Amino acid sequence: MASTIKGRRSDATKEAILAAARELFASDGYERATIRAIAASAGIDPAMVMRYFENKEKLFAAAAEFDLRIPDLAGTPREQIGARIAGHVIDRWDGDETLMALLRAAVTHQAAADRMREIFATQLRPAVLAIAPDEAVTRAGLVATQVLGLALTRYVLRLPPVTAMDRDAVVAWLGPTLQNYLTGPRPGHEAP
Amino acid sequence: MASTIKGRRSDATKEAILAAARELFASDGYERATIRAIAASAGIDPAMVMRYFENKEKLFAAAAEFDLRIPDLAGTPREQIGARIAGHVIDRWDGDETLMALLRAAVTHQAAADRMREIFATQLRPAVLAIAPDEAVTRAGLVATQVLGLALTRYVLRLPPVTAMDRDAVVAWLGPTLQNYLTGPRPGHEAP
DNA sequence: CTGGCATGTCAACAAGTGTTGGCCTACACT
DNA sequence: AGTGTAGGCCAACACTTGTTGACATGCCAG
Repeated sequence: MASTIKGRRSDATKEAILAAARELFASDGYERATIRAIAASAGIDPAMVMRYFENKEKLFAAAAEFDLRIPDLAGTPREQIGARIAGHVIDRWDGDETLMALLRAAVTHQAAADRMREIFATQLRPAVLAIAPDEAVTRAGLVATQVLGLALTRYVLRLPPVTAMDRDAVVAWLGPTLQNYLTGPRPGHEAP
Repeated sequence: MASTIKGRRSDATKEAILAAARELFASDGYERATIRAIAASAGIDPAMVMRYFENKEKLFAAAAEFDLRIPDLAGTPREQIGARIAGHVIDRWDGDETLMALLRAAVTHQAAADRMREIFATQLRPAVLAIAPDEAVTRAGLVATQVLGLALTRYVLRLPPVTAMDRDAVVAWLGPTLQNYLTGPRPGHEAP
C-alpha cells in the first residue's frame, strides 16, 4: 500500500475540482454551475467528479466549507468594534470566492441556505454573544442583515454606488451601524 | 371585430399565467421555476405560455415589473424619514411577492440583476436625491445595502432572529440606520 | 348554417442535465 | 517479469428543459 506521507496524486486533482467548483458555483449559482463545466474547468472528465464526490450535492457541500474567521475582538476598544468588523468583512470577502458561492447558491438551493444559517449560528452568533450578551441573538441577526446586504449589493448585484465605495468609505459608513447593532441601547430601553 | 370594451377572455388566463409565474419565480428562482410548472399552476398547457409571452425571458420580464411605491416624504418631519422608510419596506414586501421573485432571480440571472439596478436607478435614487442632494447616489446605495440585506435575511435565507423581529422592532432598529445613511453627516466631514 | 379567428391541447423535437458502468493505462509492489 | 490497483476516459442511460408545429374546439359575424 502506498504510504500517506506525501499525499496521493489524486489529492491534486481533487483539489483542482474543488477550486473549479468554488469558482463556478460563485459565478453561476448552484443550478447553472454544471458538473460538466466544473470538470472542464478542472481539465478532467466529468466522471472523475462523481468518483471523488459521489454527487453534485456533496460536491457543493465540500466546496462551500467556510470559516468567517471572525477576529478576536478582546483586544480592540469597545467603541471601535463596529469599524473593525466592517473592515474585516471587506478583506475577507475579496480574497475568497467561497462565500459568494454560498450566497449565490443559498438563494435558490435549500441545502446552501441551511449551511448559511448554520454558519450564522456557529460562527457569528457566538462571537456576538461574547461582546454583547444582552439581546445577543437579535444583535447578531441585525449584523447579518447589514453585512449580507453589503455582500449582495456589492458582489452579486454590483450596484454601481456600492461597488464604487472603497474600503475606507465602507468602514466609515457601515462601522457606526454595526457598532450600534452590537453595543447600542435596545430601542425603547434607553439607559435612564 | 370584437369590441375592446370588457377585455377579451384571454386576458384572464394571461393574468393567471403572470400570477403563477410570480409565485414560482419568487419561491424557486429563475432556473428552477419551469414553464411546465408555471403552466400547471395556472391550470393550462405549457404551449399557452409561449403563445402569450414568446419565451421564458420575456415572461420573466413581464412578471417582474415592479414599483417600489416609495411614499412621498415631503410631509414627514426630516428626523422621522428613516423610520418611515423602514416601515414602508416591511409593508411593501409582505403583500407582494414580485420583489422576492426579482431578488431570487437577480442572484443567478443577468437580466434580473439588470432590472434590479434599473429599479434602483429610476426609483430609489431619485427619491433620495430629493431628500439629500449631497452625496445622494452613495446614500441611496447605502440604503440599498441595508434594505436588501433585510429582505435577503428575512424572506430568502430566513435567518431565525431576523424573521422573529416584528414590524416595530425592525423599524426601531433599522430606522436610525437608514436615517443616518440619508441625513447623517458624511464621515470625515463632520459639521464644524 | 358556414366560415374564420381566437383559444386551447397534444405530441414531439433538440439540447442539456446528473449519473453510471465498462474499459484503458500506468505505476508500485512482489 | 508479472500483476493488482488507483487514476482516468468514453459512451451511454434516463430524464428534464424550453420550444414548436399540427390539430382540435368554441364563439361570433355574415
